[in-house]
Amino acid sequence: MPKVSEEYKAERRAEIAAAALRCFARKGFQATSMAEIIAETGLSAGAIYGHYASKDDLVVDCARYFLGNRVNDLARLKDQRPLPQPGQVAAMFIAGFGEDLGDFGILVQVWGEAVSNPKVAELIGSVLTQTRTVYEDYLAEWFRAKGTLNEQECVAKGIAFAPVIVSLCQGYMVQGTVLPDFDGEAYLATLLDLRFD
Amino acid sequence: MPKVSEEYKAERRAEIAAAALRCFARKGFQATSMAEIIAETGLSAGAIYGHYASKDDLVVDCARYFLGNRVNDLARLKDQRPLPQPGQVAAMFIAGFGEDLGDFGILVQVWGEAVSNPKVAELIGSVLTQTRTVYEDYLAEWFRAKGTLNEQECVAKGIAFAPVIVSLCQGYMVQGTVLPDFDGEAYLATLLDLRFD
DNA sequence: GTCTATATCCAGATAGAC
DNA sequence: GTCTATCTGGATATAGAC
Repeated sequence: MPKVSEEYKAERRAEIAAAALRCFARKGFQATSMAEIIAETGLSAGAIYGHYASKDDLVVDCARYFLGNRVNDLARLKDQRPLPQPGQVAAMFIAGFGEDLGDFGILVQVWGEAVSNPKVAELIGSVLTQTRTVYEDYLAEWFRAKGTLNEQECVAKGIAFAPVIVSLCQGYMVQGTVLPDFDGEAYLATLLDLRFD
Repeated sequence: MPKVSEEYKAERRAEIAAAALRCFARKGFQATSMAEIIAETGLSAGAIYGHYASKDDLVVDCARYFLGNRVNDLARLKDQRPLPQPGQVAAMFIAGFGEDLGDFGILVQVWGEAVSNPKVAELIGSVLTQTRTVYEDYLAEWFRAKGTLNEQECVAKGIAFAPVIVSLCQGYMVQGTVLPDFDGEAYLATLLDLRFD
């Protein structure tokens, strides 16, 4: 019976979260005021607080939203044939984020926010661990395809190199955000020249 | 004539900045209030504002302080013999930061802060560009030592790979901050297995 | 559910005595 | 230069009408 109402609520929450995310992407979580979010939605304070109990709730929900998409993207990678190079995997991950968010500032800010906000920290930790696990699986597969290592070595190397791939993505995002003259294309091309062995 | 006074002022500023840095490292720039900094110094509001015109000034000064040390460290690297491996260079950079700050949370937060604070952005941009330049010089030297490339190729490869080394450092810091189970030792060991060619 | 109006709090910053 | 006391603004969040 409360079916329509549930749908409506979910829609409104998504609407509010989307507007908030636009604000956060522009100015960061902490520097964005509820007043700005309210203006961006076109709604009123009362309406917002009817759906979110606090600004903190909104922050966490926004972070969850755009991080979730990434994990879904990645899960598909492992089954692609031919198996892409490690450098290509990183490039795809970065491209997915870029399309979703426009730029990487928001993600860089989320990492910073995690330092002082336990809820965000937990969320990021979970997502990053999932991401790393996907990379571990992919890399094991990649080493198997090379055919020069035994099964145990493939798995071990996957575990060892996964955080390095994560770094290559994170570094792109930090430098792309902070350095005005960062050359993303050249960076991605260089990744293809890296040898994991 | 105002000599003692100048020294005293500089000392006090450093004292205040050090206390502020401790606070920022714990809670982040934005989440730290002036009241906390005041408490940490043991001084009073009036005393602080006698030396810093605003919280923002204090933030920028703190960031400048700990970023500056890193650039100095790096400048020495290029002249070391035998020339360390790229992976070792990254490890040294990371170790230097760790000794100076205890952990990397503060740096991760600075990157986030740069998104919304132009003064911090400029500072980080400058430091990161200097860092990258040092890496470029070092890498050119490294490729020369291998003896398989001509001069032009050495320089070009240095420019191409420098941002990758930067990423390897940044990724360590992000993951070390955000992932409770991040294995820094294993990560650094893996870097030694990366081949740049 | 949503609005307007407002309560409440705490931040950064200052004034003026010493 | 440093203190205490305080101002002022803007932040989050709520109350109550519709």
